Amino acid sequence: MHTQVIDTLKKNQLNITDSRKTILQLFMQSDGALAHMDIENNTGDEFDRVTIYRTLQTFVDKGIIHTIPSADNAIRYALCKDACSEGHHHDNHIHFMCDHCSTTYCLDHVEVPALQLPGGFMASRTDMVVSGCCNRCSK
Amino acid sequence: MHTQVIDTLKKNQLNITDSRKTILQLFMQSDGALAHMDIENNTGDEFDRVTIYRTLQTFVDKGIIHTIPSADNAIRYALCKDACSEGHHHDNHIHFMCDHCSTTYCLDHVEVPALQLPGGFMASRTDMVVSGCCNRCSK
DNA sequence: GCATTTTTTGCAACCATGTTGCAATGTGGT
DNA sequence: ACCACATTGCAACATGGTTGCAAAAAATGC
Repeated sequence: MHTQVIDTLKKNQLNITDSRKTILQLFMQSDGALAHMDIENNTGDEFDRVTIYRTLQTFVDKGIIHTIPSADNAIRYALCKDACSEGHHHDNHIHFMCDHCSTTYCLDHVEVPALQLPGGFMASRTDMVVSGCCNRCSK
Repeated sequence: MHTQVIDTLKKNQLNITDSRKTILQLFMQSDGALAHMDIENNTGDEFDRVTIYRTLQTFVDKGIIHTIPSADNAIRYALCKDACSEGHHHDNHIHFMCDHCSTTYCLDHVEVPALQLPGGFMASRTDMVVSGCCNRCSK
């Protein structure tokens, strides 16, 4: 598991630093998406707030994680699939945010349906966020 | 046009105040969605920042406007269709945000496709935001 | 029209999220 | 071990949004 973290960083030509190792590991251990706060809570005061923001931004730039918009005004991040690379995301799956436990899931197997947009509109990115009750909370 | 503002406020059992009249009129004149900033810019310092936030919240609660999530960390608002009422939104249309001019459109005629969610997941709300180049900017 | 009750506003203060500049420190390559 | 460069931490700032409370403005009753 630990080697996978190093591998991913090297594959993306990133220097190996404590914060990148720790934060990337957090993503690999988590099944859902993480907001900045989740990371800060999980690392204590090991890293500065700013370092976390910059590390997340670096990962997004490299295509390691992608952002998930939300109505509650806090950007969440989740690991990209292998198909993503620098400057080119392929995260056309939908996201699910649970109203009860606030966990955000990437529903990798639910494809975003194709849309017929009005004339003149050209889509470059589609975000689909479904909220409701997740499979753990509905039991 | 002005009577329509008053009508809408009365229909929702809201007192008629300057801020509500002015802000609601702004929405009716605008074709796209408005963020808090847009409203503040359009009203100068006629109203306090807090008043605008509270007026927007009131309108959302009454089902007059609905929120649009976005990745840039600023909630946008747009007029609801007639079908919306207090505590019960029917805004299952798609939103389009232009990368160039930042205008946010409600594409009322593009329905959100039905989804097949994994077992145990129950959707209560679906937000679909497409970004790209709008029909004005693509000319 | 005036007094009373209820709503709404404005102000100040606060919190959360995110960014920028710069000096100090750590990392990779030789 | 050294050097060049990348990264971190700190302070400060910017924006988006909320809360408590007193003052002002509506609606209500008379």
